[in-house]
Amino acid sequence: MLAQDLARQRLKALAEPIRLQLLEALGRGERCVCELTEELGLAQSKLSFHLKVLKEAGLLTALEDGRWVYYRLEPAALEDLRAWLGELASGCTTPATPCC
Amino acid sequence: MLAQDLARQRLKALAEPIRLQLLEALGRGERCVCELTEELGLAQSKLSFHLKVLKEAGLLTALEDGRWVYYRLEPAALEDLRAWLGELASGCTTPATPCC
DNA sequence: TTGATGAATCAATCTTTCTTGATGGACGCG
DNA sequence: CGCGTCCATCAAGAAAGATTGATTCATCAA
Repeated sequence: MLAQDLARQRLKALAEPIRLQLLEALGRGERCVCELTEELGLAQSKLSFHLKVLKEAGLLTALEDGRWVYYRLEPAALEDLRAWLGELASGCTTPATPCC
Repeated sequence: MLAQDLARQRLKALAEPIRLQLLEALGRGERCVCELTEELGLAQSKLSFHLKVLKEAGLLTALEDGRWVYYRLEPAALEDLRAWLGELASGCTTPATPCC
């Protein structure tokens, strides 16, 4: 099972509009940074920052090809997160309990 | 389908150690705030803050009973989020593409 | 070798989120 | 009533995260 810290890191990485856009763009196929800056209209430095966050969360991998760096999605990471959420939910039986 | 903003709000709400602990505690059953402060050893004000975040994300609901307020989990909210993640992942076909 | 381009990193700043302690409202008990 | 308890909210400060512009490094082309 996904460690809780890693799951949290992924949740946090996803909880950001720009990074979600990035995932969606990369979901349509691998891309290099220069394409992404155009596609999303972002400053290169800002983009690099968010790509790093996603990469460190394991949601993306980078492929260097000469001068270019291609980023691609790691769909398994999303699936792991989904599975982890499922575990979390299944622990939630919510029986009524007395109090105080 | 879950709106993206709401999904993001839930992701952000979950991406926090204390709030995750809260979910787990409430997964073991409905509880009032005073129980939670004891169970997690948190200041009441801090707890209130995080409960509010979770409630606003739709992950919890509050039931007031006289002087006490009981919080309970909304398992459907977790399920919705899981489904949303599934959609996100399914959009990710990741074909190779030429570049630049 | 020189110059240009793609990308990462850094420092400074700004913004958002968390924490803490104090205050205030609602409820119920004596 | 008047007081104590449960909880939410608020204001101020701390911490974490995001943005910006500048710099650096590597690569490729001329």
